[in-house]
Amino acid sequence: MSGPTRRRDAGATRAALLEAAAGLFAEQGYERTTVREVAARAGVNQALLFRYFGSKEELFAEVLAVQSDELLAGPVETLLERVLADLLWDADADRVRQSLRALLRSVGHAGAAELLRDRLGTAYVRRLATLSDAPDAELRADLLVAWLLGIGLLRSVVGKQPLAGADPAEVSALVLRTARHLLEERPATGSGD
Amino acid sequence: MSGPTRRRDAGATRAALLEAAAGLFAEQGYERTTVREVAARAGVNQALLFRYFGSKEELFAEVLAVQSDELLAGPVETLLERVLADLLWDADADRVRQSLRALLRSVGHAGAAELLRDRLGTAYVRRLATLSDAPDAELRADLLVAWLLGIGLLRSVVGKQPLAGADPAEVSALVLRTARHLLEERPATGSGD
DNA sequence: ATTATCTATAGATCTATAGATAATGC
DNA sequence: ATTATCTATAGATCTATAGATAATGC
Repeated sequence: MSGPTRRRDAGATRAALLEAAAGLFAEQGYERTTVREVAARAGVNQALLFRYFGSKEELFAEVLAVQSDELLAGPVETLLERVLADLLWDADADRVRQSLRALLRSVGHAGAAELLRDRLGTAYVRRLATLSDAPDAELRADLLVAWLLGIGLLRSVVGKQPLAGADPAEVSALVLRTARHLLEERPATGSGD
Repeated sequence: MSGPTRRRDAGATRAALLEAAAGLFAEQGYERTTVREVAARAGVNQALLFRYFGSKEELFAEVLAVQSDELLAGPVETLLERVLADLLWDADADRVRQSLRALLRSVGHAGAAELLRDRLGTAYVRRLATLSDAPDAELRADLLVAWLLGIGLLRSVVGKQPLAGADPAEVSALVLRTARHLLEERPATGSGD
């Protein structure tokens, strides 16, 4: 529909492959997606995928590299709210959301787990931990990230009802109230400095 | 080590395949595990896998079918505590825990998602929802199951620190306090019948 | 001339099956 | 005789590459 005679354009071809890959990885995960499928959806020859990305694994890494730096850049007080919005208002063609879903869907794969462990997860946890005064603030932030991960999986990948069909605003409010409690609550015995 | 000359025993062969499969699916997920690997670990010929299970997919389904009915059978008041214990005290050779990790690791795969959506998840949510008086009790229970799912993933599959190395008792206590709040808390405006 | 694109295929899988072999139970 | 086990292989993938072709820029 876009253009019957595509001009020769390395940049455009690369971008088309990246977009097709983001969509397919989000829909099927890393393992089930084949390089031929990606090339077919991008409308380019399959050999070009290797020319521009080297391997399927590197293509995957590049898809996931679309990090949501925008979200992290905003004020930390509303970070959780913004992440939840991204998670609950369902994924359209938006690249950031697609890469998030690709991450969720492929979380069993080594590359996705590594990203979550060493980069993305850590970045969010650092920020979220500043919202808590507890000595185990980082642990609480980890638990919060785990919750976001689980919500995204159960809602978008698994499709569990009633969560999958629930009103995003309602879910968001409920999670935010509980999250505040998780971050701020202190156990009964208040000893020590 | 167990026996150099294995007797011909269909039941034992089936069981060996099932156990090997549970271990490998837990370690690598569904897609990355090959039927030859399973047969090799079980110490049996690869053709027998198909004789006794029909296909790799059916073998996977049977591994996941090891449901933790024991957990569900106990009192609902301590259900969450028991699930957390299973999740946090790390998985040994225990079959139930292995099947849980296989489920987590393969959650992107259709079979695992279906089980979680239609059977396992639903069973736990029904029970957990009885702990809440809120009109959206099932939604809250879904959110709780999402949290457990996320904790298991981030801890056991992703290996995120500090969560992965945290004291299970401490994590369990923190999650339980927050979960109680999630289930029992009501929004400020208390209108309606 | 440069380089984006395509053809053809290597080489390594992987699931699954048909049919042969051999250990058991009667 | 029955059936658990094994051999051999079909048939269908899948990732990746070498080298040919053809569209662009100078």
